[in-house]
Amino acid sequence: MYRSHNCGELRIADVGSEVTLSGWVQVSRDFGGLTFVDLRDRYGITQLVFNMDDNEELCSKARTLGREFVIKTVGKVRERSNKNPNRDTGDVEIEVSAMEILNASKVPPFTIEEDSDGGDELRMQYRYLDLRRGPLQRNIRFRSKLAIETRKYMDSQDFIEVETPFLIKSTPEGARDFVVPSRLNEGQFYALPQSPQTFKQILMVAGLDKYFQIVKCFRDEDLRADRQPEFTQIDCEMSYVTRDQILETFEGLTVHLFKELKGIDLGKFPHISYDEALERYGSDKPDLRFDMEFIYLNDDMKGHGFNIFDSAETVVGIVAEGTADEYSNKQMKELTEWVQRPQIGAKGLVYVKYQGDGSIKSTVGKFYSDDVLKALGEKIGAKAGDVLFILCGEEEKTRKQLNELRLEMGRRLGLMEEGDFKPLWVIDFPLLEWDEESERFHAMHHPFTSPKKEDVQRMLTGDHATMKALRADAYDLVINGSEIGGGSIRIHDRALQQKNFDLLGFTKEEAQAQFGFLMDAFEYGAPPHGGIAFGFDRLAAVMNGQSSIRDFIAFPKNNQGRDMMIDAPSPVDGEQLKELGISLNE
RNA sequence: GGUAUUGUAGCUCAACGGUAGAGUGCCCGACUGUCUCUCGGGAAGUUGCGAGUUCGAAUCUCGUCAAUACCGCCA
Repeated sequence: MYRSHNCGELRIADVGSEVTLSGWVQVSRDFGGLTFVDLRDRYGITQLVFNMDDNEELCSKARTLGREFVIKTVGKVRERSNKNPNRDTGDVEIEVSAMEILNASKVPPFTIEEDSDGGDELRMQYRYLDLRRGPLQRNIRFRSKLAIETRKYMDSQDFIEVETPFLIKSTPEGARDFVVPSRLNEGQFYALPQSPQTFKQILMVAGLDKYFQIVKCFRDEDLRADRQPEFTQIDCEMSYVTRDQILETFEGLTVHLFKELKGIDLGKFPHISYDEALERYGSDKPDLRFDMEFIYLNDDMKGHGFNIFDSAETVVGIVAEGTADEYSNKQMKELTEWVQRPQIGAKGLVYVKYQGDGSIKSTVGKFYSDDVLKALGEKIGAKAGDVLFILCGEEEKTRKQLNELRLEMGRRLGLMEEGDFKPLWVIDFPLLEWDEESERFHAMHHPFTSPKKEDVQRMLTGDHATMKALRADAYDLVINGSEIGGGSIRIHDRALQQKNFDLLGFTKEEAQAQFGFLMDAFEYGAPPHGGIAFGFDRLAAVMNGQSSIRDFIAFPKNNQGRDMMIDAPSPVDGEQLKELGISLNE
């Protein structure tokens, strides 16, 4: 037997009992005649004591232990004379009577502690050591519980979990596919699914009514802190539902998960239309943890001889509270340079400081009298000590830029509080997006998304401008400015689906070759249906206030899509290529 | 594909164009109540790689490789 107890469970009530513990040596403290060893496993840390007076041979052996040695010990639990209140097991220690070294360890390249001294690259390479650390253990455990609670809830709502295939067909729309050569069908390729989209719709045609799956998806695109080439989704589809029923169901899931895992009651989620989100926050995934809503200033700022504003399509600002006296000219200059970075791309930043002493300082004071600016301040509710930041230019771009500034000010002013969660539904997305470069429409969500009922007729008959204005029954769940999931009511009618493919630039033949099976299925009594998918990794990260999903994935890829531990991808054997009928370009 | 930052001891970092250092870890020794043990000693470096400028380069220039963040991309 390796253990009677784990390293996290012994308490004062266990004093006197004989126990067997196994685990890793976290650290040892050697006093010559007395040696302490902290023994660690997934559950916690328990202190072992070895004493020269009691057992010289054993104590000498304990002094040879190095970090991360795996040992088994037998001993008696006793109360400590000096207790450690920082540790659950801190009231007791083990007076060891026997010890066996199960496996020695090389000195690890970084410390295996709460805050490791290792860099990202090193930690990825030795992922098995990094995963021994408390924070990673807690993240992976959190993820496990998140999956279990998801299944519990979906089961309680009568959903059926169905596995869909990973070896499917490549399609040119959307993200790049990971491609897998077929040996039995030389010259042909499978693709790994970007999502189980078409299969879950087929399951609706098949009458499963409510489907879900916690499933890996694959996209061969560039990575980010919150984007991995393989990631996990909570994927769902329902039949005979309206949009609001879907939102209700998955609001229920989200509320359940936050309650069970965080003990937080999220309350009712607000609904904001896509148009409104862009107008008020300049983003289709606004962070509602703080206000700082956009204030449109065309009427107030134009016509005062300031040409830059006068010639701009949109003049729009935000009020940052309590920054007027705090922000020096130097900081204002720094902030201006920040918005002028190529990633943001604003031409400049205009500010109006409503200073604490009642005076006003502005970069455009030449064009606007203090009275005008004071009246403006009153109108928009700027108090003494606040700063009005203004950007101007073409509306869509300016909104995006101001969104970046709003988020940055939120960060700088500490308005994104840890443990604060602000969910919302963004609804009524456009159906189509015009791509200037390729001069064609793209599906905003995906090509199976249905236009809103009232837009169906216009879609079948309308002109270009009408098409641009079509709304879809598509929706996103956003929490703290992070897109957690999205979905839509789908098309379940062959003709409408065909029309949508037409609009997206598919020829009839292409549409038939790629999605014929789905449209064929629609002709055999496809029920109205819709669904949603949540980014599982991202949800786990956001629920823990983190922006990177990597530490919630046991074995993530680095920026270049490499697994640093197994060193993949890698070349394959020439024989393997030959068998697949593949030759490489030099 | 682009922009930015970074690359120095096992690890985290410092070093004005002029002898490469600190903390921590590691090794040896001392120590009977530590839990960030303490004390003494020691080992440890092709400054990512390659050129160039210079009397002299970790430092400046160019190239290259790698990591990270962001933009493009992600239906």
